[in-house]
Amino acid sequence: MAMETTLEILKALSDKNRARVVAALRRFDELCACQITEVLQVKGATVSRHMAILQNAGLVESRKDGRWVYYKLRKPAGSEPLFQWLEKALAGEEIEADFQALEKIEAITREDLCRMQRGEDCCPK
Amino acid sequence: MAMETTLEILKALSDKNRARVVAALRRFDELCACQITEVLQVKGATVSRHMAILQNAGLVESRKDGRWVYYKLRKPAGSEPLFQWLEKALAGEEIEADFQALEKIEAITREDLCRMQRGEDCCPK
DNA sequence: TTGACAATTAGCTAAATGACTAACTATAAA
DNA sequence: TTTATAGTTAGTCATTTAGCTAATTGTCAA
Repeated sequence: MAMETTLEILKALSDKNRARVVAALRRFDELCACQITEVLQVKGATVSRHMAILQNAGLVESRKDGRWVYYKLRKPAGSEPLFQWLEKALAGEEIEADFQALEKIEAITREDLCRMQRGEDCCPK
Repeated sequence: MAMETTLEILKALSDKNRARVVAALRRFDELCACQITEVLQVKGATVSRHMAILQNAGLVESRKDGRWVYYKLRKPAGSEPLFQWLEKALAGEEIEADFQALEKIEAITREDLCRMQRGEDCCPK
């Protein structure tokens, strides 16, 4: 692997929000943009940019399904040791809180989640 | 390990010059500041700042010997997988060139190297 | 004890980065 | 076919970062 590729991977992982996404995708396999927006508590545009950086680094792949986009991990060859270290190294209260938040988020349908995100505080809370 | 610590490690490694230093220290065990200055071809003050960042991340330790400071790797618990991945992932022409440069640098005494660095183009070239 | 000097620290500048809002694209529903 | 909407892209701003030079610190040698 070229040095630049490696540095791109390290840069991609060295942002807190992106690291949280990677940890989340390791646990939850596949998440849509709106779910990630909900965990990170940042604007959709920000999530979009973070996901683009992870994709450019080759760490994530996306799949479009209607209006939704789903993301999952895509481990470059030989990167498993890195991910295993990362998982252990990131483990802690903060990641655990993300996981718990995601449990709740997964219990909601995409439709209701998106409704909530645009401020219609009806349905499930 | 706390998330912040992990992110500090990733940030420390995601700079090209710092990654080169880590690769060099994995191969050459111990290097002094002036030798690192010579490989990276940046000012001593810059090397000093990079080494401080690596030390704060817990990746490097230093030893003072008279006017010289020597650095070596200091692997945090459980980080061996990370270093092994990193070594493979960084391998390539650029790192190889650094290694060759370091072979030559190691063949020179510290005194002559420092003399060269302050512009006295006498002695070995 | 004074001068030389390797390394660090302080202060500066230019470039990179992450967040936001607003504009745009595409898909689905009315 | 018009409207609503999930996600992306463009543009702005504040913060961080890597490099430099200059000043400081600590150690050795005259």
